[in-house]
Amino acid sequence: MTPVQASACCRPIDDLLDPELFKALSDPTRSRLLGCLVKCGCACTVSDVGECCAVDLSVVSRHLSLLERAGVVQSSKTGRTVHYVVDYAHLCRTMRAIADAIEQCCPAEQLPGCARGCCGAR
Amino acid sequence: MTPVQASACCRPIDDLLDPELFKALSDPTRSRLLGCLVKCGCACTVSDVGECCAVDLSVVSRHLSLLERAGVVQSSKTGRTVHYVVDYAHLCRTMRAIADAIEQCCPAEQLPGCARGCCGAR
DNA sequence: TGCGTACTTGCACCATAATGCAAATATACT
DNA sequence: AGTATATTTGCATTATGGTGCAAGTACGCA
Repeated sequence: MTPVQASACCRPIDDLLDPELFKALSDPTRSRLLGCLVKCGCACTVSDVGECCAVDLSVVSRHLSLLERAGVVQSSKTGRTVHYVVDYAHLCRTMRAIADAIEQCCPAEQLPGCARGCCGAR
Repeated sequence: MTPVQASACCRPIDDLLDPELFKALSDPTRSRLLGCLVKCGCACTVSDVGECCAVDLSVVSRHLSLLERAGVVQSSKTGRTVHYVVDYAHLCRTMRAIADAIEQCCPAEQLPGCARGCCGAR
């Protein structure tokens, strides 16, 4: 593998393994809120989503806005209510991109002795 | 959508949105260590992986064992050295499974008025 | 048996983040 | 204008987690 090839196949990894996205999904309460939102399959208000968790509404509000900053959900305000929707397309695209990048960077068979040294890692 | 269909398409979501996995990927140092391991493309010792980060070796050790508990990497001990490898297959499978589950649970078009009520979630 | 290497664990410290309550903001309704 | 509802923000508290150092363990080697 030439340096050019290596750089082409491995560069995306660092961008895709974005800690911010995973951090957004790493909290149990947020995970539950997101699951609720996913299963609902439509735009839900903050209060609606809050019903699936035994936490204060202010906590729900903060979690949802954090999920939005991470690009997992989108919000739209109509009047005094805020509706949240899962950004399905973005989420699916990202998950698949990670899988693709890892596969492209790392073939199924392990090379012996770290002979590859892709991207100058190591 | 019948309850049976809903339950079939949505049940996997809760399991797949496992906070433990995402927590493992949510720390910048761990992300970097994993990226290093991915790009290396072969089994690396703890010391080797540690060279890509300016943290104490004990920190590297802890991070790698955490990644292993999360199912992201696998370790094998030979003598006094421990080799870590990325569990590419598992990682890719999980990422794609999440994308698949979300897509199956939630069609591209939003249903109006929360008429769906999939899985009893609001 | 003694020493060096590879890694792990205990511990203390510090930073970050989750939470609930109360207050503030924004908007609708009368 | 005044009141009720939906959400957000400030603040204090608490919990969680990352880090380094030092000590401990496990193993290889002479």
